[in-house]
Amino acid sequence: MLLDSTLRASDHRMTRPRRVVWDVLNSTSRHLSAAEIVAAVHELDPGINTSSVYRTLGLFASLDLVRESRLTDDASTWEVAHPDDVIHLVCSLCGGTSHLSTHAVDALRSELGTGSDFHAAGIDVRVTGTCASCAARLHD
Amino acid sequence: MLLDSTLRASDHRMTRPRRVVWDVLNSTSRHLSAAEIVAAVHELDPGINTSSVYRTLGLFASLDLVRESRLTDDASTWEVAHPDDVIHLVCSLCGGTSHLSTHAVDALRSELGTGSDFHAAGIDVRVTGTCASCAARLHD
DNA sequence: ATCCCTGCAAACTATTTGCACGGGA
DNA sequence: TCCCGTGCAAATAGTTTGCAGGGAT
Repeated sequence: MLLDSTLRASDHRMTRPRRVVWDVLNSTSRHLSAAEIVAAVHELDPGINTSSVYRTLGLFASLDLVRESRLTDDASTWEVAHPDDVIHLVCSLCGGTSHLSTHAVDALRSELGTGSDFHAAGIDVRVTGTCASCAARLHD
Repeated sequence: MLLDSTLRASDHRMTRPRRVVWDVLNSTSRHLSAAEIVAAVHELDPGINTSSVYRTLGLFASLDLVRESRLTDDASTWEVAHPDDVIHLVCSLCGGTSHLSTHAVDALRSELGTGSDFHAAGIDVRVTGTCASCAARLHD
């Protein structure tokens, strides 16, 4: 629905690749790599081409439907756009990513607002470290 | 000097590529892409190979001498490691990057410390937006 | 009927790796 | 002397692009 209306509003057509990629992205709250998205897309429709997935992700990003992150040294990951500022917690052991909202981001935003040197649009916080389950595993 | 002692301490040899890459990185406070580093290195010594530059950057990063950032959609950028947490301000118009330290990062760090779900090691903040000079140019 | 979007394949860019030689300790 | 680090060239991974036909509006 959101997809349909957003596409219409921006003079884009609703097509099968776009529908399927959208469904895949909305089927999880995880960050997905392009390769994972392609795999999941192929499970639903093996006929959809990899380059269409990339083009679709690019389009969705330009429409602010999804958000691209380069959290690790590897490939980009994608997730359905989250309206609020969000902190990414990236575990260096398992590679898992989770979200966190704190008012530290709001605090930062207002600190930035006081200076006139830079107009902030988006704030992206990545915290690297170890998640609880990996930490627990280390203690065994 | 820092380079020399750090290499020694970690059982690595001081070589020409390492010296030259180090000099290049220390000749600026900007973020440099691998390509820029290679170009600057070649100006000092055209015989140094690109792969040696990559290997050197990887080594320096593992020794915490330099810091790799993936601030844009393009290639990684590198800078001499900064001891404190730092916020990157990335202008989406000119691509320029500047630094900023605020206590918002400290605030975030303590907020994270209160929860036990995640142990934070590094905090990386990227703010996208428009820098003062690009904003000024837009008003002409 | 129009022309946007797609599948396909090839191109491209940034980065990594295998190997044999040479220089630093 | 020993073997780590290098230059070289080829390989790799992720992503992008040109093109001609098919489908959405």
